[in-house]
Amino acid sequence: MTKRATIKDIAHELNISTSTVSRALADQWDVNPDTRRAVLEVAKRLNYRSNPISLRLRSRQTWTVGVVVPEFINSYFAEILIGMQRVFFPKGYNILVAQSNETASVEENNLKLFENNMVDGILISVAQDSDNTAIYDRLLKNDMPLVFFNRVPEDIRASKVIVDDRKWAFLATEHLISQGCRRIAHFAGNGNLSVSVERRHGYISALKKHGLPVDESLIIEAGLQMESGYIGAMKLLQMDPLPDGLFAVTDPVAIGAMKFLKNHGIRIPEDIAVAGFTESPYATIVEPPLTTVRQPTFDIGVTAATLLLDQITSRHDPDKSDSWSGDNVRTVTLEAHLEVRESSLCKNFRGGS
Amino acid sequence: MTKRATIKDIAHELNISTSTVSRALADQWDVNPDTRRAVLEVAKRLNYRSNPISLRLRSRQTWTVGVVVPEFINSYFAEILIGMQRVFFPKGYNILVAQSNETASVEENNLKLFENNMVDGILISVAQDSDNTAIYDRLLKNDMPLVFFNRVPEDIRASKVIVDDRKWAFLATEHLISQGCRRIAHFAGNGNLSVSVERRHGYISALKKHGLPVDESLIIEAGLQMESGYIGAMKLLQMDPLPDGLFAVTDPVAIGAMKFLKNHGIRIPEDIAVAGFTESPYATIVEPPLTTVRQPTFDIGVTAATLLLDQITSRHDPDKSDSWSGDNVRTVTLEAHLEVRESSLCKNFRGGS
DNA sequence: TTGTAAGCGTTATCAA
DNA sequence: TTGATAACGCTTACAA
Repeated sequence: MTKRATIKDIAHELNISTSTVSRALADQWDVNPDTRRAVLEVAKRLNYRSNPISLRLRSRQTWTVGVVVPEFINSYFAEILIGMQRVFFPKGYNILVAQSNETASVEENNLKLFENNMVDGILISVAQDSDNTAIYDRLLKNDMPLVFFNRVPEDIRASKVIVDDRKWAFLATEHLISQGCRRIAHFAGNGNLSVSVERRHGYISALKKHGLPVDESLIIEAGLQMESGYIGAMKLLQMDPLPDGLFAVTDPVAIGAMKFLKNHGIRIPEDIAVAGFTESPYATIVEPPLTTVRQPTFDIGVTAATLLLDQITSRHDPDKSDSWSGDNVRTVTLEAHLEVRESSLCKNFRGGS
Repeated sequence: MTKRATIKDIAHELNISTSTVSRALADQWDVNPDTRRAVLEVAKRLNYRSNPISLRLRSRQTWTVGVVVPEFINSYFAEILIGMQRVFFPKGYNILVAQSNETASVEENNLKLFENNMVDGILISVAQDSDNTAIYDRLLKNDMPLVFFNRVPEDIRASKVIVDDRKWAFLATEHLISQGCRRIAHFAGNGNLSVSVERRHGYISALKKHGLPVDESLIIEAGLQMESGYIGAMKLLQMDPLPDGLFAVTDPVAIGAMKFLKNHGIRIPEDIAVAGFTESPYATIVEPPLTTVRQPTFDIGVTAATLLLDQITSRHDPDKSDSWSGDNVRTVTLEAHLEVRESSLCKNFRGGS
């Protein structure tokens, strides 16, 4: 067998018209039960499956959504993608994934790629150095269903799925304070990024609440990946006295810092207690295990996908002709969890030892 | 703007036929330069981009390939995927990714999904407990371009991209021997999987070559992930005397074992030297850093993608009508590298300390 | 209940 | 050099 059966083949075999076959297959009301039976039987025998491409051409939908992530090496976004797949696959949607590599121009290209492919909607977590606001605006203006997740732009009126970065950064910092830390450094991410800004805010609020001075020299702005942690830790080491706590914007940054500090004889948590953000599999593997904020990655994916699906379907819904009604614009904030581990447990608070 | 421009719009605006527009856009030989210029100009003004769906319908290609991976949380397959993207995206192909979760039935569903979507080709790394040989056979018989990578079935005549698992397992084991290990345990993966079988062979060959006894009780068959390492390590601990070396089928297994052993006061590498397989970011993060075989993940992706692309294009090539000519069936073996780190360096061989 | 025909956006064939 | 027409596979008015 080389060619896949079409409705024509079925029609031909039964000497009926393709429309009848189509109706029978679609299980419509107005087709003779006998005809339907015959059609179904031939269809089965010929192993007929409808051609998705022709369906898409007709329906003027591609049944494809695009997802832009900064990267997917670090499992965080990979887990989110799995959540998205769980929503889209059963509905017959395909997912196209592109990585921005934290770069605005690549992100822009990805978005263009999706536009050219006529995806039915886009999910995006924005790149670190991105200011593609104008592009997001254009997409929205052109009625492209669009949902941001995790890394969201401040000033765009679109659906977003986030965790309360500020709150959880606050709690993580407060936890360090509760462990006796008084001079807590912060490795902040890139300044423009929502998560960086919010987490920095949370850190500062916690210090203030507990009457600790906010020392700008303790805030080191680097990036989000492990190398940034190394670099930050180098600067940390030169400080005198050494800070007694560190809250890092992400786990990789925290882990990079730990690595460097340990190599230079600094003990964790005895000399400096460390907390990160965003649970990664690494967090339990490093030594000591890393205190961190665990995010519901899978749920983030599911939620973002569901929001997008709502937008896509309501767009084809006759009631919803007014694209600027904006009823679909929602921001969903998901819960997270502070996972306390040894890296932040100061010795006088420790259990057995 | 709500609707995207079509060639009809351009044709209408210029009072010419759609065929002329099509030709002008396709940059064909037989169109008046003036006409072409006019068409191009209007196309630009209208921001015309061809409709990929209609192109696919006509060309009877979906310009989409499917990739089945066991998982993509562990960055190994994520890196391979990036390599594949690098090949396919510039050629205008989209990639659909599905995870089998190491399960044969899920893998089967993924494959069916791809078939129904009429992908132009499939790349697959088979699931741990998979015996979907019959399905692979059917796909091949139906002329579906198909390339296996990393985890390949033994008895299928299809293109494959691998590393020489046996050789590198041999070298890793030999390295442990060179470090003075004499009783080396092996955590083997699942019995059916090519990588497991090959790596076990390599391990055994190394022992034999160096005159060490092959003790079946030292070969513990578990899985490929971290939990398997835990479980294996439990069994290890009960052995008396404790083995002095461990070669694990994958890094996660090695890392799981290290974690357990360290928790139970076993020193690495002093008490037991450890080597893994397949470089993962974890390997440098654990303590001590893990000796492992580094695979060229990106290249695996690129190579597999290129092989598949060859098959796809040669299929549409008139010279190549005979599908069973099999000239396209190739097995590419890529080089790897033994990354020696502290986890396997026995104390008498160590440098500074 | 079924068939005819038009259309989704393109391109290829053939005539003009 | 250009235009009509058919075709890719399917659905859906509309007509019968």
